[in-house]
Amino acid sequence: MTIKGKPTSLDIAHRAGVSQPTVSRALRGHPSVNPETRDRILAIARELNYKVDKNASNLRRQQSGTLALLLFEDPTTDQSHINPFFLPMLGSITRACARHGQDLLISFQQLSDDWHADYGDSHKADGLILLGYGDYLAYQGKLRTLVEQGTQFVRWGAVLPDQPGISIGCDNANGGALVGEHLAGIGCRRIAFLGDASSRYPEFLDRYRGCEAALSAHGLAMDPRLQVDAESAEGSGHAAATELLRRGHPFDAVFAASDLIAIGAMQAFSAAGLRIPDDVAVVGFDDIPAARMTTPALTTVVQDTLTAGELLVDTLMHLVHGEPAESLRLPTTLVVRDSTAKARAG
Amino acid sequence: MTIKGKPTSLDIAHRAGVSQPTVSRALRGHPSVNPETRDRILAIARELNYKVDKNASNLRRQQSGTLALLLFEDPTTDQSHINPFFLPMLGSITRACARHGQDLLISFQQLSDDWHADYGDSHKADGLILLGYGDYLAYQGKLRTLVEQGTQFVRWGAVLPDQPGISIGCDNANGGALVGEHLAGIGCRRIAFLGDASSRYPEFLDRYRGCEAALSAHGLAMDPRLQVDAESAEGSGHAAATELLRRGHPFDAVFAASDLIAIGAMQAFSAAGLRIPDDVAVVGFDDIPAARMTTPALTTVVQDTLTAGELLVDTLMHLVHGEPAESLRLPTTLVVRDSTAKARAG
DNA sequence: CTGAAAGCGCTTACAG
DNA sequence: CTGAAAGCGCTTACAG
Repeated sequence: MTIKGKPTSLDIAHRAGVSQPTVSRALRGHPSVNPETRDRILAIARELNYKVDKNASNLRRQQSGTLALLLFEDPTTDQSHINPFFLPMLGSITRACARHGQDLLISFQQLSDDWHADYGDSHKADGLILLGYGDYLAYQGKLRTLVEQGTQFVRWGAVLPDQPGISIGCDNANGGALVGEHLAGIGCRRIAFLGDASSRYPEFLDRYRGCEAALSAHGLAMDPRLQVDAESAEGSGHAAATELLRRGHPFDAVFAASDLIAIGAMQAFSAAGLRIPDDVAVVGFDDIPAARMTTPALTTVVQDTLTAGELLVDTLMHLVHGEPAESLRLPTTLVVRDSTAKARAG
Repeated sequence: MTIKGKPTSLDIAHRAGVSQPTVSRALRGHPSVNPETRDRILAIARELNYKVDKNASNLRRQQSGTLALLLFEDPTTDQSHINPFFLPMLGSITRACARHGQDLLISFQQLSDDWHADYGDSHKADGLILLGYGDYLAYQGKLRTLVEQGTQFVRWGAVLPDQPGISIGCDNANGGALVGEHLAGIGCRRIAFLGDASSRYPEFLDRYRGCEAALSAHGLAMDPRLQVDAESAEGSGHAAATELLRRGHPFDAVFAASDLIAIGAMQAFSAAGLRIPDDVAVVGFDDIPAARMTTPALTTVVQDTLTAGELLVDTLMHLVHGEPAESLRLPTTLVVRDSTAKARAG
């Protein structure tokens, strides 16, 4: 009996009176092992609290049994301000990994870091899940490198034509359309957009265009003078709203590209003496927990983060196993709260 | 030249015209390697984009270079409602791990799961970080098992005498005292406590006792009839506040054991027609982002989650390296907002 | 300063 | 159904 250290398959083999490979087979449920032998081995393994050494197993099998989650932090915020939107997704990703028998490595990264060549090459992970906002143009090049290296990955974000790799995202255009419909329906006519609606932020751009399309069905249009760039952060939303006010063009509603932007904007509007929703209706995107807490509570677009997490992992596992997989858009829904509770005029 | 597959140290050795062990030494910066040889090897490694195979390295060195973070979910909430309090801590933990050259495995667990015997034994992680609330009495037994197994771990939570293992926590008693001081100072006399102030929730108990001690210095006392059990969740806070109102004993302030409890309670009070802070002052604990968003904004106790994350990792690394380490309490501060903005009467 | 040798604990053909 | 053998890619004494 080995006194010190973890038991190995050889320890079990000695006790069971079989060879070490037989122990390995029994433990992995190989069908060729005699049922009685197998039961004896399993009993001993349980008794010794034996666990297969992952490093040895992975080395031999040339795989890791591990996925890596890379969460990109907004480089503009110095503190660790991960968008709370990702928290439930994180939960469903970890659960999905457990279901697939995969371990999950996690790492917070700056988009500028040299993250793209690390996990795959060192055999630490079989596949990558990429989460987080950031300038897509900067992102894209690294995604291409990943594809060239043969690294398996899935990304949360906009589903775009000709994009490198596979991504899962919500149907941003439809989400934007829901917002446009709603705002037009309550009689809003001049709708401002707070968010960088360019190809640097394809998700925001899709939301913008979706809203635009819905408005045009009502004979309305987005006014470029009412669009102010913003990244997904409260401070950025506050600044954008302030800029919008400074411009002096009239508006009766604001579609913020994310809840964090909306929250910052609401603070700026309140400070400026504007009443929400009477002077300006406000809509966000994401339905983070704080959206319920604001005064008034924020109307916003809900993304199914729980399904999203599962889908990210399921899709990545397909890729890892060499099976076909494709990008996917998840449906969105609008949740109407008091920030757009105007008397219906349209 | 190997066409397919990742390059190995042997590939580099061939190209550099040295033996494979020399490559290994050069890569790890072993001082005995000739500087010119080393530079040549490093250049080739970079060129081939070589990364040490973690599985092989870990197997040989009998360690993993990995820490595991176990986040306990509240079993009472069916969804993935991780307390947002832990998000910034998660960020600082991942950064601290990166600084120590450790990978971080993450897993969301039920306290009831059989988590305690998995990571160490399978060599997946050298040490464990345990986060999350839960019934300490149930927890304690598993911690003891961990200690018996020789598993290295640190826990975020109350620092208790005779506890199994090491924990890092905030100074809950002092945090409670700050609340007691403040409430007494603004003239509150009957202070309710929402939270399970028992040895099942030692953090809450410490907060309760700290508040009690501060009050007694003002000739005041906590009234057991004004204490209602609650776990750290909005729904639980709402229910506790409702129960408090049902009891019918007068109170002029509520100390909620966490912000989530406070937020739920505020909703219940507002629904019941109570004005905050005029009819009842409310204080929380944690300073989650939503605490700023409530109306009125919530006075609460700030824990230094960023330092906490670093300390958890630093302490665990000491343990992993066989160095001495000890439990630690971090200072707390009170941030006063409008939920206690009464005209000063005391 | 460098190389030959051993071995970490598994898994997987290959025989029998 | 089972065992002997090889080998995954490293690191680390041990010689020289």
